[in-house]
Amino acid sequence: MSFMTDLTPFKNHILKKVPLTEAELTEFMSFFTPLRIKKRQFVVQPNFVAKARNYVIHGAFRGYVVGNAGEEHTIQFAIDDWWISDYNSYIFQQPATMFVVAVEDSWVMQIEYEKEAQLKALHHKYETFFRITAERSTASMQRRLIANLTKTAEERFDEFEEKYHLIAERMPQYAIASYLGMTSEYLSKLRNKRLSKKS
Amino acid sequence: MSFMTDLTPFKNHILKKVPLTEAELTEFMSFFTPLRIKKRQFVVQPNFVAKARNYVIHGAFRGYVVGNAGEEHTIQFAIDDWWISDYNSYIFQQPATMFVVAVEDSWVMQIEYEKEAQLKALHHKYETFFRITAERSTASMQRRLIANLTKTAEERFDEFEEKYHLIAERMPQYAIASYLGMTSEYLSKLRNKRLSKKS
DNA sequence: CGGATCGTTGATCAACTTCAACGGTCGTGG
DNA sequence: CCACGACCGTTGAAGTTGATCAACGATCCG
Repeated sequence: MSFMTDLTPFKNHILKKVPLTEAELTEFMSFFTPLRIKKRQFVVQPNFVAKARNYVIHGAFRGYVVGNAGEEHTIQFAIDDWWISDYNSYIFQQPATMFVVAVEDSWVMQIEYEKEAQLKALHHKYETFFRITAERSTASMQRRLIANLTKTAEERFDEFEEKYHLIAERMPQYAIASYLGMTSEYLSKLRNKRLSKKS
Repeated sequence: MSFMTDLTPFKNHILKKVPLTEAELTEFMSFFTPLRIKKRQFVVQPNFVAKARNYVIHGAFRGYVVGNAGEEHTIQFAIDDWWISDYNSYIFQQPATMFVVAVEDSWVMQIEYEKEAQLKALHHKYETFFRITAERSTASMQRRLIANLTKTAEERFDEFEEKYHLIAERMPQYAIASYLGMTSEYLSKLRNKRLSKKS
């Protein structure tokens, strides 16, 4: 059983961002709840406030919004060692617009908004951890925004396969297509074109 | 002269996020340099590290990247009371991909990376300020990403005019078009269609 | 006054979508 | 354990959104 919730990756994830003593690390982690999420289970749903932020120990998640015509648009993926939630909902504690669903049976470390607030207040270094987390997520969103604005569907697809093949392998194609802002039919055609080129 | 660098909006901006005493506020602000930036002057350029983050006292800025074919893609706007920089460059202190240019003669409060690091270390509350800033900018990027993925060019245009008409009034149309991910010709046609509809 | 810059307009074009149909696979209930 | 249905990826034909190209007029600024 213990191998399913091996917390060393989580510890390393924290220590990479901010140097904590053993005691501090223990205290920090005590604010999180390890949680098993089964495939197809939702951790965030539209119109409900995202009460928690989730660090994926292992497993896979997908965050998406549903458009007027019922189409899904993937906003975030998360696999082992990534965070996921509806940040706009979580940060402002307002109703979510996103679904976040487990794509595989997963384990997460979950922290609730109130707990996180306490944690941030408790120690300057704990606050620093969340500051760094937020800064990096701003930077990565900026990179994605730039990619979406400057590249064609085909270029985005190539870039994604190259950078995130670990994710590509674990997610359905329609999810990747909607993440890249195209239909799954078109992605399928691109992929096919690619295969024939790769002599 | 003093009216040109009236700092009360900046003070309020800080106090809205984190409660500081008069003395703390003074200390906090002492890490910033008020700077006059003339129209068409650049504060960030590709291949140079974005050394600073800029709070706009008054004026207007535009951040954009240049694509392979020479097209400009606007990533950020900033007018009075907004922050601007190339965050991916600034946060990681790596070469920028963006230009950030003054669209009007402007005044900014500028803080350099090293100074900001000192400030964050100096006091828990100062760190909190930057944490909140980063969190909100993550949330707003998420909202923009969702808008780009879920809405048509026309819907994005409508939404922009409604939410950011203050910006729309001060920026050239081609900048807005590229922010919304369309050509300026197409934006012009949308705008025209709109005028004839508004019986 | 003259040149550069910006927005506009129309004609043509390409990227990507939509719709429809099909085959494979997976998981679930009988 | 089999059979059925749901879901997923694929393929092709036709349709649309938005891009490209080119030309023009207005405005601003030096």
